[in-house]
Amino acid sequence: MAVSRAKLKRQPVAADRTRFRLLQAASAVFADRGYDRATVRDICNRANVNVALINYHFGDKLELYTEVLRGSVKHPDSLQEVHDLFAQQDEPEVLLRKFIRLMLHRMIKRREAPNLHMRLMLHELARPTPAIARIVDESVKPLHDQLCVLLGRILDLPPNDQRTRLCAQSIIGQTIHYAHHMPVIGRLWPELKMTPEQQDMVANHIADFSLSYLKSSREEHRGMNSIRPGRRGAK
Amino acid sequence: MAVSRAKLKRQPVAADRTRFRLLQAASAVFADRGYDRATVRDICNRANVNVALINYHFGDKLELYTEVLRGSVKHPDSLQEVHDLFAQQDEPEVLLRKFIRLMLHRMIKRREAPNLHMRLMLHELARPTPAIARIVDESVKPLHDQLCVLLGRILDLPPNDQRTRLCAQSIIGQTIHYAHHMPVIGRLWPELKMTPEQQDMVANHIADFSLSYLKSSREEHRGMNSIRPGRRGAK
DNA sequence: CCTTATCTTAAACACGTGTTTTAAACTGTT
DNA sequence: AACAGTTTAAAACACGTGTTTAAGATAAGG
Repeated sequence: MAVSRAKLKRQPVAADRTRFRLLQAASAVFADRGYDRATVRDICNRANVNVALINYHFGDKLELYTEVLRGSVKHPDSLQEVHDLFAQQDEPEVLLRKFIRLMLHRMIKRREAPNLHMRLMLHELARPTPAIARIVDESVKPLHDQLCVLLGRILDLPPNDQRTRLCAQSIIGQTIHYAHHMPVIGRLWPELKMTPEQQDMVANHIADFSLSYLKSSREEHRGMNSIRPGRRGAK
Repeated sequence: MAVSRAKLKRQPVAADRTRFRLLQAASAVFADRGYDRATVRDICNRANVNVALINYHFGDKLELYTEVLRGSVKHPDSLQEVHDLFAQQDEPEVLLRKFIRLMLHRMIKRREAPNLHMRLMLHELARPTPAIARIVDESVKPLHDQLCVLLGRILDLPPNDQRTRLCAQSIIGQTIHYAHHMPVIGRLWPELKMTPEQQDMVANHIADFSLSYLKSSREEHRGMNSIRPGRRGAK
């Protein structure tokens, strides 16, 4: 088998090694600094590799970046946990609270290793590159749609209802706010150091804040629409 | 009178003109592109002025920028309306709704003229420069503090209570989300074109979404604390 | 061993950026 | 009108960026 692989891809034994190291280094640097602030020399130094090799192996910086994203989307590390979460059988309200908590944690702890995909995503949201379409379609949208399904269940509305979508944006907005504007928040509120306990506290607040509307809105809506509300989808 | 002015400031008659034009052009370009993406040549072209004059009149690009901010903070155009709003005597709930509506409108209509200060602020939040401290202390914090006072009145809590602050962040987060991530939101929800009507619709949603928690939290809090709640501060 | 294709290296290139230089033009004063 | 101080203009500079070049190193096949 090793022979047949060697036949299929003749040359790559050594080249694959540097390709791999470049991808690895590039992931780290792009996740850390974002596309525009990352430099090819940064990446090559970290990979212990000559500057010309990015262009030799990938064509140019942007293709290296999209290659990193492609790999990141295929193995979306921390994002996988989020999808796993939705597979659980908890009550929707409990699930939403867990979701908010997990997203907040993953967004805040920037420095740790396994958040590559999340950090790349956050940079894309803040400063979109030509790859924004892929990121949204393949990473953000699935997340968003699952959140809408969940909210639809709580609200007793279709996932694509206007009100459902607005609630999704409210929750996403509150959460992402802490990821993008922590320097400013910290200046407005110096006591907030975002220790793990404070992260939980914030996550619980966002959940409480949001569930208040979600629950009352459902009751109001059910009361108006029919006398025996029943479950949506049980036709 | 023209003579006395000429005596007080001897030389500046011509120089002031280009200084002024530079500040004006720089305001527009910085507001449009943010500090790092704005180029001195962009600014000078727009001012019809030689590239060297920025360094002659202001020292360097950063000092020109802080000068723009200084002027922007002194005459914070659109931000003034927000402060005026707080001076009104409406019920807190009504005031909050108006506040959210106004902030959202000012943040969204980026292209129009009188939003200089707001646009500069938004760029600072997204990509802080060394001037972030000034911006937060002199523009964001006053706004934030007034919002906390307002929320404190609704919640029947002190403005610096943890819960009050969390609510402020929830509202700011929801609102700013539409300013910073409209390209992404538009891709997730293509029907949302942010026409004036849709802006109002979103603003009202954010108000409803937030007031639901604020009101229920107040009642719960009042019920727990004392039998005759009364007004806070009337000791 | 020699040839060939592949990979790597050091250096240079092209370009955009903020900044500085140098001399010319302008302005007000005597 | 002549001078000194100030302002402007054109060009060049310094530097960081992504990219390319041309030659050398490495491995594989005949």
